[in-house]
Amino acid sequence: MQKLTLKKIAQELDVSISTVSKALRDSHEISKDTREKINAFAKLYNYKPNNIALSLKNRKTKTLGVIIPEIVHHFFTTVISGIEKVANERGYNVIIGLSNESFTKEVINMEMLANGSIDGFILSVSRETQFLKDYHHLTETIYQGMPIVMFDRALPEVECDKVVVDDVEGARKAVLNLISHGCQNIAIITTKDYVSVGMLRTNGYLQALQESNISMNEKIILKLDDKVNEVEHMNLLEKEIKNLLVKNPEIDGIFAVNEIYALSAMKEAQKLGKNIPKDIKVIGFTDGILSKYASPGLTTVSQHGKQIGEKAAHLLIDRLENEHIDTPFQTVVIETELIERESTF
Amino acid sequence: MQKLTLKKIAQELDVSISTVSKALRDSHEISKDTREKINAFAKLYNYKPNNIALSLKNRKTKTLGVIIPEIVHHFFTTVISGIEKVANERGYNVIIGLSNESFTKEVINMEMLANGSIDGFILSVSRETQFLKDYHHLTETIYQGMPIVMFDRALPEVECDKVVVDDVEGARKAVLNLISHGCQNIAIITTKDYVSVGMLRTNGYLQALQESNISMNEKIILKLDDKVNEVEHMNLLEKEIKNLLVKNPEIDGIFAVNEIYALSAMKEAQKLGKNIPKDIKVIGFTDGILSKYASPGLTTVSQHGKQIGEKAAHLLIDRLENEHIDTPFQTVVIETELIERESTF
DNA sequence: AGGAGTTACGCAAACGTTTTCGTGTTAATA
DNA sequence: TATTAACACGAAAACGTTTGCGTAACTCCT
Repeated sequence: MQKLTLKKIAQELDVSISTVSKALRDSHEISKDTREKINAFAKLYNYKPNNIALSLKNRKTKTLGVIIPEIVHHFFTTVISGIEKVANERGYNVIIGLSNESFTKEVINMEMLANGSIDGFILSVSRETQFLKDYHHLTETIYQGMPIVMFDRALPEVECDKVVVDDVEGARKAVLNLISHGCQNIAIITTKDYVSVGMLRTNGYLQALQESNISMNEKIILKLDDKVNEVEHMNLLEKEIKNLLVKNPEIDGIFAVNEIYALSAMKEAQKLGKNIPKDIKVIGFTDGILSKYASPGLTTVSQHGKQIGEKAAHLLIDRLENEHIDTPFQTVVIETELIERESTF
Repeated sequence: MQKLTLKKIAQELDVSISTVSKALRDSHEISKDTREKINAFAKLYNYKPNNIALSLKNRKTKTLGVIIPEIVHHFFTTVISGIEKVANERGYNVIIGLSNESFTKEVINMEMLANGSIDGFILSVSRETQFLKDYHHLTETIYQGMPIVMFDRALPEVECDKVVVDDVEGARKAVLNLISHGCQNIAIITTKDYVSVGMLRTNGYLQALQESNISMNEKIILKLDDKVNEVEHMNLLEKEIKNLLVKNPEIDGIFAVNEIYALSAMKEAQKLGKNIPKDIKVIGFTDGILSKYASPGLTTVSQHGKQIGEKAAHLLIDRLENEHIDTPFQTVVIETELIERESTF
């Protein structure tokens, strides 16, 4: 019934705890007889060493802490599946904390985990953290010797390993694609600039326009506030987009920095009687489920979330297992890929 | 730099470890002077007790293990967000293991966690486990004194707390809704019967037909094999559905047991020139993101995943924190809700 | 037979806590 | 002044491991 321990085995077999431990680790210090007896007993009653005790002894938990802003989000979910895959392959567990885009929750979550529960962090900072620009919890964690790998929303101010996508380039390629399909009045639906990836993608958009000699038109650049993402303001998003489309009927292409924006744009455009892709072509960012099952299927810039997670986990575990060597911090860029579906041709 | 421990504080302040421990817990055994001195020092250098040591001492980790078949799945993701919410509120962490619908991975994952890493499990069994009907890993875990709460895919054979939705009733309501909208030839797209929730939903479908005096038509009952869910067989799903629709042009309503099936059905129907909802009305199961953003919006049976997660976490923690009392096992049924969108009217 | 070497095991410390109990010092009481 | 009570603190055990070291009992050699 109760979990078997070395002590209980020792009592049962009338030997010392150390003998049991050594026997189970097949030490030559122990006679073949005793070794076999102990091993048989342990196997019979399915002895498994206690992880907590091992963690305490080794000062390693073999557990990675993952902090993400939201789990109900396909991108983060694919990243986690990548992390979990390599973590498992390399003998680690994954413990997950959600910040819900809140700075305070991010800090609390990290503090809960940093006191021995995990060996290192993989994280994507919350929107609020980016907004407040308060990174002391990150720098302090690193200072205390706990490695961090940041992904997606990486902060240049924090020195650590990072795995990012080339947001600028991904956006640029997307917009160039729209242009190559003949779009001349390409709107962008993006976030306010303090969201790092939003800004980067906006930059890519601007770059593409510039190198194609299309002058930018401020009226068709829609920078949305955070609150449109909250459930209570669901239709705010739709209103803003509708407004954009109605006031600027010349729009023939839309680049949206995420799936939701892109889908909403398609839906609003369709409501206004526009045909996609004939009248308006749309490209989104993040190859989630939504894009695949939208009608028409949405052309998107895939970020390869699973790859990001895998790489992040490898970076972290590599660093954990080579603590003596101090490798310089790396920033790995995962290539984006344009996945073309019916929304553009 | 290195983490502060009681021992280091003790050395620094020239008192014993026990004194430090007691002072930090504001024991009256320690003089006010010493207490204040120690507390000030601890605060200054931001002392936090080591979780692992506490876990070992208390034989409690304050961590819940969650095992799910897939994380890239909106339903499970909402459940996790519910679990995480109440876990955090009640001072617990959440460690996640993915079975990828594999029996072996489920077993390995549970074994990794069961040896001290967590206090209890919340899990939804893998498809393969249901198929093999091998539950020894579950019963053994329970036998060893570690509580389990099963959700969604619950097994009658295993005695533990459960949180489920009333799949039969949810499906029945959905199909009745179709009928009330005038559908007479309602197809169902479901899974093979060994998937428990698939079968239950199929039963609900049959019930609704029967009580409406509509005779069932085997030709429009499509039971899909697992492999259609795998990426390699992506278009297999579509082919099967197309086949169904072409061979049975009288179909005027479709009930699908999950979002993907429903979306694919809509897409195929549309390709065949059918208008949704005019020619064919569609209802899915699981209120995920897909349903909301589909065009037309998909009417679905919402399972309230977040509530499921919250309830499961409460059940588990309640049991953990009342170990002396032995409460009988409960099966909590979360009500489903029909969310009507454009695919039905 | 006496010394050296081998074999097979146990003791104890360590990881970082909490907590019970023991004890030396001081203050209060008879 | 001698006894007791209160106070303030430390020693040690416990949670379950691993591991360096000590040592009793043999075996072997000369």
